[in-house]
Amino acid sequence: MTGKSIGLQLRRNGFKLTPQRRAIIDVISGSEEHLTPSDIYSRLQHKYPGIGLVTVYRTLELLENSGLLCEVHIGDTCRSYLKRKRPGEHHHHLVCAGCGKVVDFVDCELGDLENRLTSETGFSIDSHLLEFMGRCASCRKLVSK
Amino acid sequence: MTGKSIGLQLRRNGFKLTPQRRAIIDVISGSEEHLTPSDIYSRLQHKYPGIGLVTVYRTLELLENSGLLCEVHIGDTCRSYLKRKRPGEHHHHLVCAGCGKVVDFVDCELGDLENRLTSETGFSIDSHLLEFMGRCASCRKLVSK
DNA sequence: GGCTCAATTGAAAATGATTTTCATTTATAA
DNA sequence: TTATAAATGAAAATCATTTTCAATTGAGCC
Repeated sequence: MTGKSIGLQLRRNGFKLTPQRRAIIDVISGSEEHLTPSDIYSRLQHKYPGIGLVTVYRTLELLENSGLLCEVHIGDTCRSYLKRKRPGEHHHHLVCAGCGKVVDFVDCELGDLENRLTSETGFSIDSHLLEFMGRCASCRKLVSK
Repeated sequence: MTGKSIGLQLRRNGFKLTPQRRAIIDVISGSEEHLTPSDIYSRLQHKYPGIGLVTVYRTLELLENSGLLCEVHIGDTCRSYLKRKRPGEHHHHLVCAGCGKVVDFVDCELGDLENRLTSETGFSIDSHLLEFMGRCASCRKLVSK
């Protein structure tokens, strides 16, 4: 999903497309890494200084509620976001512990397991969270040097 | 893992087994649900008042570092803990969105997927996070009434 | 049982992240 | 261009977590 299409989608949902929101969307969609609110805030300082951290929080909340962002669950923080490459599609992440780069993939092959758990436990299952952690090719090279 | 064995393990690792730690371990191992630091703190108020929230944080850190607790990744918080039923063993959780109850399971059948991702992306994979979310049998009854 | 000492505790203060408030500004539709 | 509701930024408020430090205590030793 490009920055432009995220912006259009926002507007389609009845929200204003302000320069601040454009800037925040630019930062997110220009990065392969997952970013926390303060990551985004500090990247904004270069190109679009003056935007408040509050606005970053508010915009992230808005984008998340509109389903235009993915959360990444890694390490300590529960608040690291990523552009959604596959809007609406069920998918998962493979995250590099070195640089934060995220690759995503679609088929998680968990249907059988889900069925088994349902029948064994009596739970109804609504969703799952699956993320792989590792090191990307370039970070592996760095380590081995 | 019982509360008693958690305590013994702590002592084996050279830490003191104080009444506060006992109380915190009791609360955690007496619960089927995952608990945040303040959940634990408020449950302590009944039976063992006077224990400070700081001590809860410190004890949780200690238990986590000793591998005696599991983290649960659900909803907003990154800080919800659970007794470790299977010490040391690789396992995953099935969490009830209604009551917070957690069931765990061992075989996640992700080996093939992991191999495929490794060869397709050039990443080396170190670990994964897999959790299922749903509703347990009793919470399902509540909803349907 | 008392003694010693490092580990542990609790209260308060410090820090850091996030949210709320509110007066001002601005994107958008008419 | 104008009107208006939505959005912004600064400051304050809130909430979670960590640090500091003086007082207490568990555990090994006599």
